[in-house]
Amino acid sequence: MINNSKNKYGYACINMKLAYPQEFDDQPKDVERIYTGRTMIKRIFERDGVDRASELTLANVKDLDKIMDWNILNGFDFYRMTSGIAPWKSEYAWTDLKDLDNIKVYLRSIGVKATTHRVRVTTHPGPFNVLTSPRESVVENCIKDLSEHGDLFDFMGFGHTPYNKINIHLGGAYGDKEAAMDRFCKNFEKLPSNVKSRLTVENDDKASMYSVQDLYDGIYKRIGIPIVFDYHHHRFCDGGLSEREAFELATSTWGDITPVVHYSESMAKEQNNAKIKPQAHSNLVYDRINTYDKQVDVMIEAKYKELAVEHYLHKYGESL
DNA sequence: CATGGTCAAGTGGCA
DNA sequence: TGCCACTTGACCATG
Repeated sequence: MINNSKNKYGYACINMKLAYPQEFDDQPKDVERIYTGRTMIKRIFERDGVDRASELTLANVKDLDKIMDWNILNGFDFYRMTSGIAPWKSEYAWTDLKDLDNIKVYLRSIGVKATTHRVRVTTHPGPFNVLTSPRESVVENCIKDLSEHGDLFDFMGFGHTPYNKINIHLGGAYGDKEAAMDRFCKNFEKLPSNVKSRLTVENDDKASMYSVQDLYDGIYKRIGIPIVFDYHHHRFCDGGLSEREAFELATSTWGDITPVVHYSESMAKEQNNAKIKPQAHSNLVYDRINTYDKQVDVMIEAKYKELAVEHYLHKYGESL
């Protein structure tokens, strides 16, 4: 399975059979769900406080450890972990968690397993991370959220490179992409080094937003962080480039690190239902992914998660 | 115990 | 103006 000359194929956050075992006939009955998305709504956080957050975080990292074991056992060598491991982390410090020692033991163990078995682990913090914002408070919140991810990867013992990437979108254009990208680059300098060294940016799926060409000219040329190419998004925002041109431009920004690309297909097409938004992701993917003879790691963004990767590899694996 | 309504944050797009 | 989508559905109160 370990072959550095081959592309890796990964899935994001949820392992379907571990998270929803009752949905599958071949899974044991009466087993606990294994998932890493435990959280709470604001009211409960205000009622139960940081101790509850600590318990949820511990439960999440315990299950992340089980998912990592599953990945290793099943030959999955590329995985995006959830950005919600530690609920409400923006509201407290790591040292406020009563279970921090235990949590760190699990994270370190997960990281050692990942490194030993060459499972590439990445993360993709959410749409509230807007480094282009003209509002100082928004940028501050973004720095807090990204710092959490940098700390987590440090706890896991990962290096300071985009091999373990922290990937975000630019998040806003405000009718002036140039000015917004200028703010992004200035705010980038405010990030801690454990984030700066791992941060990547991804092309958007709206024509008014950021294409690969925009990111290359406005971000990569100035601060040198790599671009994640998303095939599906490119269809809605091509910046004047063909798929091959955008793929090659984005993957040229990674230096010695194997680039990551994101692949998904349209739910509207899969379900043959024009009412579904074309941007929505399909359950499985069906087309051959063209990686243009370049070694890349492909994150398959499909609703059926690891099952979609298995389906793809079963369909095309022999010719990869 | 199942189900449905609701849920922190930012932004843009659509009905 | 209000809802949806996006990284990921999950939580919680009601019946």
